[in-house]
Amino acid sequence: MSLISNLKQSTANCIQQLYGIQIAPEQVLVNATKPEIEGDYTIVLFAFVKQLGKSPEVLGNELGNAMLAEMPGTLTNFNIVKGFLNFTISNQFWFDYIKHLSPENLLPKTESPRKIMVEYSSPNTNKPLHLGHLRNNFLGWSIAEILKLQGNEVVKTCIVNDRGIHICKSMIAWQLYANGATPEDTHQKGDHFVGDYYVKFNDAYKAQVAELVAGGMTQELAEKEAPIQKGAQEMLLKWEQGDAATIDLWKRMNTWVYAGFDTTYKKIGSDFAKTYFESNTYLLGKELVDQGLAKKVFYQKEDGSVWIDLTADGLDEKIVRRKDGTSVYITQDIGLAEMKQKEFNTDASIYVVGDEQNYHFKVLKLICQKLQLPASDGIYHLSYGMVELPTGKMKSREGTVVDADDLVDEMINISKEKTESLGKVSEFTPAQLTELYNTIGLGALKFFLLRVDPKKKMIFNPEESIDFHGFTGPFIQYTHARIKSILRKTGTTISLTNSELLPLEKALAIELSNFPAVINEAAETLDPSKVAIYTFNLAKLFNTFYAEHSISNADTEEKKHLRIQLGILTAATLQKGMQALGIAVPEQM
RNA sequence: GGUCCCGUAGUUCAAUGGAUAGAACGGAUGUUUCCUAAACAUUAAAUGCAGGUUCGAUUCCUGCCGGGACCA
Repeated sequence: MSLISNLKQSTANCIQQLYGIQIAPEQVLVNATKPEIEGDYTIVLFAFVKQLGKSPEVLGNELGNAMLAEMPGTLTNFNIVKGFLNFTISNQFWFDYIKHLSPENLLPKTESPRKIMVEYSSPNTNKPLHLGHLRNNFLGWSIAEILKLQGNEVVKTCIVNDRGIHICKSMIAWQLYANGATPEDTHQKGDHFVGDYYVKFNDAYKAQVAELVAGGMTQELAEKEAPIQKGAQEMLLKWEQGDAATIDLWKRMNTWVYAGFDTTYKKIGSDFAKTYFESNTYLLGKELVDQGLAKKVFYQKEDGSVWIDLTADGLDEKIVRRKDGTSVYITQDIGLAEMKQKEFNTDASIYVVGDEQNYHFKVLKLICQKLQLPASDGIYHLSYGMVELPTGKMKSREGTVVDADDLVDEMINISKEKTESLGKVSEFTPAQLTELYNTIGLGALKFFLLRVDPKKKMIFNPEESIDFHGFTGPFIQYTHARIKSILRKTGTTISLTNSELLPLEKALAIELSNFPAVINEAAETLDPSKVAIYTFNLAKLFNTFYAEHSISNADTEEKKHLRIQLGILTAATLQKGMQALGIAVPEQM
């Protein structure tokens, strides 16, 4: 059990003993003590002052003394400032803590591991991945890593939106304008190749609409009547009827796109235990509608359409089957949820999807619960905000989309230039250099997208956002590499004997001890930014420590060994923290 | 029409209802005969507006202003 949990438990025990009042340990607020004030941890008394009818001074003294008696050897003394009870933790406690901590036991494994599915990425097959997909991919990967670090089993899946009018648009444009060209003979990545025809469709469409409007047609009608638009719709119809030529073309173009995606996924580090395709799942869920009708979860309107009434839950009425018998988007999702659950038998399922679908997922979870599908209580929506540019939203039609491949390549290039200008890795082989540039470039990008609360929309300024200093991935990678460099010189065989910790040494010990709680909190709130912030603070603290105190030239041998141990633990924690974000840390940079 | 989210230094982000609102970038000033200066230290700079609840509000409630998303 962690020290903070012990303090909470002990507080509850003491209040019970002193005043006969039951308090849940979770109710006790334990904070790190402000730097200016003596002490390490602070218990906020205000909450109990009223309940117990005691002044903060009296309560603080009685509770403080009882706690000292309850935790001898750990607590050495206390003081009270206003309603805050500040405890000082003994030197021995922290020394023992560092002594027994090792890179292997930084994180205790959960006692109740779960099997959790993380669905993320969800690309469309008509265009390449962009900045928004990167946020999605990094979030999905990171949350999977965080859950794994806790000891859970994680299954990563992907649902590909490979059917619908948008794909038909690329297909018809290719038929009209490509002259049979392929990604191979244009030396283009397949997803970009297909995406270009999506753009070509939109250009042609716009021109045709303008022409019709000039001929006297209303805008609305022109948008329906544009020949290329009608062509796309006919194509969708043919696809649904299983027309062989259409399906062939569809398969061919999808193959190109997937080859492109694979390259990108490999580069950024994304993988899936299983990929689902909407072309296979879009008919799912129909039987569930019948079951729902039988269970009276759904009801039928006079026109034959099927609905669910969610007004009692504060939502609307929602259609689940149209009057013509076709299923709607949410019906497929219910079907897919059931299918995935059957296939993997997971305890929980996390969907990494943009916040424009908040309502959709509320409805999805509610319907699954009402249908009493297994594990429907375990449906979580990791909702994330859009990535916007300083000029506003990204719009593919206006060409203001930041392409994922371009951005990744640019980041890697900048890391190359930066590394070369510093000239610290002259002995690296070309292969090692390539790997290092990738590690740093991707580290910068991933950290940038993960350091912000996922729920909030964020602004990406291509000019300013690419930074390698301060609150960035490379800063932490650098700190790790520097520690490793020192450890290579000092060696890591040590024997620890008792010594008095200096303030910065103690501060490091305290910060290291917070790691498991940070991982748990990130997992509970589905928020990797907590890990990013923690990892940054730890790195910063170590750098301050490093600037103040020498490791190899410590005053005494026992100090040196203690600091080597602190270095080992800090490096290992930084490595694990970055791993939780899907970021590698180099041994040298 | 209805539901939901967001407004914090010049900029990008923090702050389970707790002490003097933290960082980073950018600005100003310093630090390298010594373990990696992609670093460290010092410094100026912010809670949209008006009420309310509370010992205490960036946080909770109400209204307004401004930005965004979704449902029909």
